Amino acid sequence: MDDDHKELLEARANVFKALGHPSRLAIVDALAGGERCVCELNESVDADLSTVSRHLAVLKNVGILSSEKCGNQVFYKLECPCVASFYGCVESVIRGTGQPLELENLQ
Amino acid sequence: MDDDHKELLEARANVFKALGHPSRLAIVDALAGGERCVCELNESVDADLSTVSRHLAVLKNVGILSSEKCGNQVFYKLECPCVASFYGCVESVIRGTGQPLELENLQ
DNA sequence: AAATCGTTTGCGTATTTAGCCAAATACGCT
DNA sequence: AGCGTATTTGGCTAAATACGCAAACGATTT
Repeated sequence: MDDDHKELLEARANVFKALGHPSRLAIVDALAGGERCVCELNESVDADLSTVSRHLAVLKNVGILSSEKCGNQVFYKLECPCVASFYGCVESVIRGTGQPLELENLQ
Repeated sequence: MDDDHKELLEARANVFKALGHPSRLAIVDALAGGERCVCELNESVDADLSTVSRHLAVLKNVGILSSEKCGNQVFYKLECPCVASFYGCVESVIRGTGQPLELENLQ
C-alpha cells in the first residue's frame, strides 16, 4: 500500500467520519432544503448552539458544507447534494437487505 | 424531532461511522473484489491481525459485511455492493467540486 | 461607545475509539 | 489427546470526540 493510496483512504474516511453523527446528519437533511443560518439549524438539532456550531465546522472542514456570512448571521449550504443519494444504500444496510429500495439510488 | 426520527438518524450515522476509518475502507475495497478470508484481508490493511479482526467486527455489526465460517477460516463479504457507489460523490467532496466525475454515480 | 444579536472559541470533563500484546477459542490433522 | 493454524477476545493505554458553559468576537443598532 503506497502513500498516495493511504492518503486517499484517509481523505475518504474523513468524509464518512464527518457524516457519522446523528446531529450532523440532521444538519445535512435540513440543508437538503436549501441554505439555512445557524440559528435555524439549531432548531432542527436539539443540542447546545455551540455544539451545533462545532458540528457545522466539522462538515465544512471536509468540504461537505460551505458558509457565507450575511450581516449578523452565517448561512450554510450543502456543497454536494449527491450526499443525499447515499441514503438509499444506507437504508438498505440498516434493513439488512443489501438492496436499496429504489433502484435509482444505485450506480 | 420525534424518537423514531432520532433512531433513524442514529442508525444511519452508525453506518457512516463504520465507514469512517481508512483501514475499514481498505477492507471494503478489497471485498469489492469478492469474498476474502481474514488472513487475506490482513495483507491489504497494514495493522495487527487482532486490529483487523475488530475492524471487521465493526463493519459486520452495522450490516455492511457478513461472514461465513469455512473450516479453519472465516470469509467476509460485502453485504451491500452499493457502498462502492459512494466513492464518486466522496471524491467530489475531496476535490471540492461538489460534482462527481462520473454522472452515473449520482441519483 | 454601549448594548445587543448571532456565532465561534477556550476550557474542563466524560465518553468512545484505536491499537497492541497476550491469552483464549475454534477447527482440522495426526 | 496433542499440535499447528486461523480468528476472536480481554485488558490496558493513548488519543480522539462530544458536550455544555462561559467568555470572546464581529456586525448592527441605539
